[in-house]
Amino acid sequence: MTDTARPPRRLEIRQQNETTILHAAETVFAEAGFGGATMQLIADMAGLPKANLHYYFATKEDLYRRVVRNIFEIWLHAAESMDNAAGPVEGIGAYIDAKMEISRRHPNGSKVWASEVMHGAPVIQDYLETTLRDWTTGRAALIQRWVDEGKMRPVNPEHLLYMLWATTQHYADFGHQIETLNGGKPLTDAQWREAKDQVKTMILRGIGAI
Amino acid sequence: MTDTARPPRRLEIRQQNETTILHAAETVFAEAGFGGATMQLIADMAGLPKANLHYYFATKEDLYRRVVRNIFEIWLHAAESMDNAAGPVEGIGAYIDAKMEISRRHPNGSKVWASEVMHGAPVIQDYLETTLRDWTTGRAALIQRWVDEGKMRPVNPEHLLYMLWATTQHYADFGHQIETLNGGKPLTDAQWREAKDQVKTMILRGIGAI
DNA sequence: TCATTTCCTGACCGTATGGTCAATTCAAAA
DNA sequence: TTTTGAATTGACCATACGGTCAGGAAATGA
Repeated sequence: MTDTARPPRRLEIRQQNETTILHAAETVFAEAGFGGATMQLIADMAGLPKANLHYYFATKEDLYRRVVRNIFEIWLHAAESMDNAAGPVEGIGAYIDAKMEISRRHPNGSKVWASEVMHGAPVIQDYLETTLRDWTTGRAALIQRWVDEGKMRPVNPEHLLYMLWATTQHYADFGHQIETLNGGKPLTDAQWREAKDQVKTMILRGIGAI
Repeated sequence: MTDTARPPRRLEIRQQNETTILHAAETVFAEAGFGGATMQLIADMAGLPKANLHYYFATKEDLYRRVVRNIFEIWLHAAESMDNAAGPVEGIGAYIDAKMEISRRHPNGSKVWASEVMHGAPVIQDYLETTLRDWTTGRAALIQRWVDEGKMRPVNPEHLLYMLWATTQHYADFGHQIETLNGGKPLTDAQWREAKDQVKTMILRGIGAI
């Protein structure tokens, strides 16, 4: 009868708590920054005693590092939508869709990343120099290929990538400003759709792909 | 003979010190965030004893508030370049030029602003709701006029403004990431020119103004 | 049942922080 | 010169922070 779901309790508890803590940490780091965040705040938000946090994550920096890497993994995954595309309309269009969706679903992760980079990337500099650089080089080459094939106007691929990152992440990082200018209300489904469509249209027209 | 420049010493000293402190504060707040910044760090960078900072600025928050408002004033001033323009090509073109120049000259101010907004604008929420909202409403109307006059494709003016802010400020806020991807070297004059040109071209083509 | 390992947490500690203040120096008005 | 008020700063304080730890609770295997 009750032979459904009988995983080892130990592992279950550990995973559950780590997830809870990471989620709370992402929120607090996004709201207060690394320096402004306190382990006590994160503990309160997670509903756990502070000492328990230190049982799962040795230091505040360890916890922070995990949060930053999480959002980076999500972005890397989304980037796959750009590959295997026949041309810029599908490739860049899908990438914008994916990035906008992440801005909507994971605004806190995006903010933590932005904050980290703005402060000189003290804990993920190695990621920037290895994983991100390699990724960027690869996609820049892909964009250059599309240019060479006459599928879009000649543009500097790096600056195009910066524009993609800037426009999509802006909706997460500056979400509070956008909400304020929107009469204090979060963007509706329709507004998100309009934003996504306009970003896609502007950029695809900008590169002469449509 | 020596009747050139004989300002009252008192005033001179005060202004000199305030400027020095504000400059140091901008740097430290940009590098460490509000929570991570310490009055001692700012004092060291300004070359003054910590107690002297508290003589000119009562609290850390007062000092921070002044820094945030400074960059906001600079941006508001730059926005004037958009008015009195015959159409989107000159108006938006000049605005992009001005904002890109600010990203290059005042990257720290831009970072402090970004950090403030990302954390929910705790100290400048009133600015967002009054000055920034009024400004945005005015420029959105201007853009709508251009649309109505057939000078550009129909776009949502607010989202166009977000795109302008996102793309230009990205070069300041994510300057460290861009530098890392640029082989660890800051953008050269030529690269800044290329960035500025491409942002302008992309957006003006995106709105069908060129 | 009993032994062993993991999980949990209140109490505690050293340090660093924002801020204060009394005492002193210095500019400028009388 | 004398007087007045601004400018300066070393020493100090209360608080809050990240992190530790001992000891108990709970789960697992023998």
